[in-house]
Amino acid sequence: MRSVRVAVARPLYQTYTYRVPPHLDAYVAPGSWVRVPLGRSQSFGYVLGDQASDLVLKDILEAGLGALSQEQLALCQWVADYTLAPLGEVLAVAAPAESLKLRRSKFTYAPTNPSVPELNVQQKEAADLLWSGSLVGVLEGVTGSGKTEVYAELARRTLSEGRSSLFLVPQIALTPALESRIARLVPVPVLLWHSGLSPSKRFAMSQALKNHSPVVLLGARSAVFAPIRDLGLIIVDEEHDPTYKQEDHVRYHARDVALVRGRMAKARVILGSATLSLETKEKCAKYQHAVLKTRFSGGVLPTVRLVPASKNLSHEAVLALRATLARGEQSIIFLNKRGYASCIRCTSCKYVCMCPACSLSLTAHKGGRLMRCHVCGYQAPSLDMCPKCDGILQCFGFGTEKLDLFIRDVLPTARVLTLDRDHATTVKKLTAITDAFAAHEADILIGTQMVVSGHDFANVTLVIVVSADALFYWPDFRASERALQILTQVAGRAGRRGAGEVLIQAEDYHHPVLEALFDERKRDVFFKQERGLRQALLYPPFGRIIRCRIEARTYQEARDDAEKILRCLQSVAKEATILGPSEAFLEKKQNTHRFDILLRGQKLEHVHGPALIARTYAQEQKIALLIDVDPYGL
DNA sequence: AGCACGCCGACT
DNA sequence: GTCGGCGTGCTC
Repeated sequence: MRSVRVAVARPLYQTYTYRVPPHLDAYVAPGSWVRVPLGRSQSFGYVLGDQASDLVLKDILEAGLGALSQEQLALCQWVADYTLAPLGEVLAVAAPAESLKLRRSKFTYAPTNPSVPELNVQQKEAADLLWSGSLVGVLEGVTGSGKTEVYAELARRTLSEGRSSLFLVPQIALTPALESRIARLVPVPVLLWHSGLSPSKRFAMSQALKNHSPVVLLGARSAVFAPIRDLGLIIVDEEHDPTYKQEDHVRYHARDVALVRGRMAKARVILGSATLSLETKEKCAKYQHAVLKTRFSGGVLPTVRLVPASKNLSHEAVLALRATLARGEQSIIFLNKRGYASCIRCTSCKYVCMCPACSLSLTAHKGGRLMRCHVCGYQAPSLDMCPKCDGILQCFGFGTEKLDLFIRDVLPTARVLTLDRDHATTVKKLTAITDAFAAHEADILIGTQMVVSGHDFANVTLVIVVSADALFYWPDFRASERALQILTQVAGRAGRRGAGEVLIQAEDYHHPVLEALFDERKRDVFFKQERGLRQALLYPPFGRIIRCRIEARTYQEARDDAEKILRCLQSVAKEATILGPSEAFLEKKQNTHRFDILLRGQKLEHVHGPALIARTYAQEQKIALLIDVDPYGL
């Protein structure tokens, strides 16, 4: 009887062989999905190909053709090899079980009629440049320069060749307006692909993608695996955005997967951003590189002004808000801390209320009556007095909630909205807030990271950054680069149709990031220095890093396990440098203690090999080891 | 990851 | 006596 090799959707680093019962013979081929017995239970899996075996084999229970195309299989194999994740789990990202079962599908698919706007000269030149030559291109365009129109032009050209386009954005929920914006620019329906899709919708859409062509698909990072036939173009918008990196399970970077998929499908890949990552900057020389220097709809880049840091809003900031309000214009205040106050501290012994499950201080909410952990979600009513010395507890620091109260106090006539994870709990609520602000139903929008990118509020002429310093001191070699990206993006929300002003409160006036923000020449210096630093330290894109994270229930156990992994790595890593073990950034997270060991090398194979051996060793020793190739947040 | 087995403590 | 805590072993 025929037998096949199956990758099961479980964290198992091997494939299994199953018999194909005669009645399923027609349904089993490479790329089929299967339901198979595994141990004492069953599992979902994917057929890789025929495989002979001497073992006593179990039978496949159920099967269906075409869960994955040849191209998807090859792409997932690459991702599994690169990220050191189990193949079956990667395949489950590309073709989740829920999307494969046959359902009654209702899916309307009708061509639309776009009224294509005329591109301006620089957009036309960019599109022409990106369309010619090498299949990989970089579109560098200042905020509001109209990159979307260039993307749409490339999508139209791709469609005229009869091929589909894939449009990746960092977070689909944050860009609800983008779909209709693109829909107006391309002559086919824009399909939305995201994790919130119901199984039946997802199935229907998969069918549409497999059967019809061409389309434009818009989605977040996992859409890079979508079953698109005849893919001719992949756009990675805001390519610098760290949300493209999946931080759990299969730790892939959608931008890197997009480049590989493009190569496999002979599709054009365009990386676009106003603030290119250093990784992409470095590759610009060998890609097509187009630049959009001026704003699209008559806007000029805003003037930026530094003001001294203040506990909350400086006098200058309040004056600027008042003036903007008086002119009937809108303001955005960026404060990267939600809740009321950042911590609750004893006034006499300085004890800080901590999360019982994480090594993190609790954030005050609800006017200080509630304390909440932003990592695990633990919450409790605030204590009345210090548990250590019975002293008086006091809120410290400034969150969006307290800022809202402050503004209501100093600008009583201003209408204020807040956009953070506490207010925008669902896509509906988020859209309600952004729509209301866009319709000028409020004068001031207080926001965290969520306001940073994508939004186009025409009437905003003032942007205030409450604390630039808060962005500088993250324990990550990308922290400076990231700070400059955030500040540039946030500043880009101002004056999209006319003049605008950005007011940045900072303590460290001469921080290189701030100098780079103001002065194009100093920006070049900044990037040269960052580049030099990474080159010297062998950080990406000049070297390769793998993070080995060891987890255990107690501190001591995590430490001991890390020591064992260290010894294992020392015995095998000949051409890599080993750093650590050291406590992870959040040493304790949800009652799990974590230690990190970094592998650093010139080439991928220098770090891949040792990591692979450590993975096997950890499995034997029953050590919980999480491997992250090209990690973020070091 | 699931799931069952097996070995210890505290309950009707 | 046994219910159930979670350590451990295995999955064609």
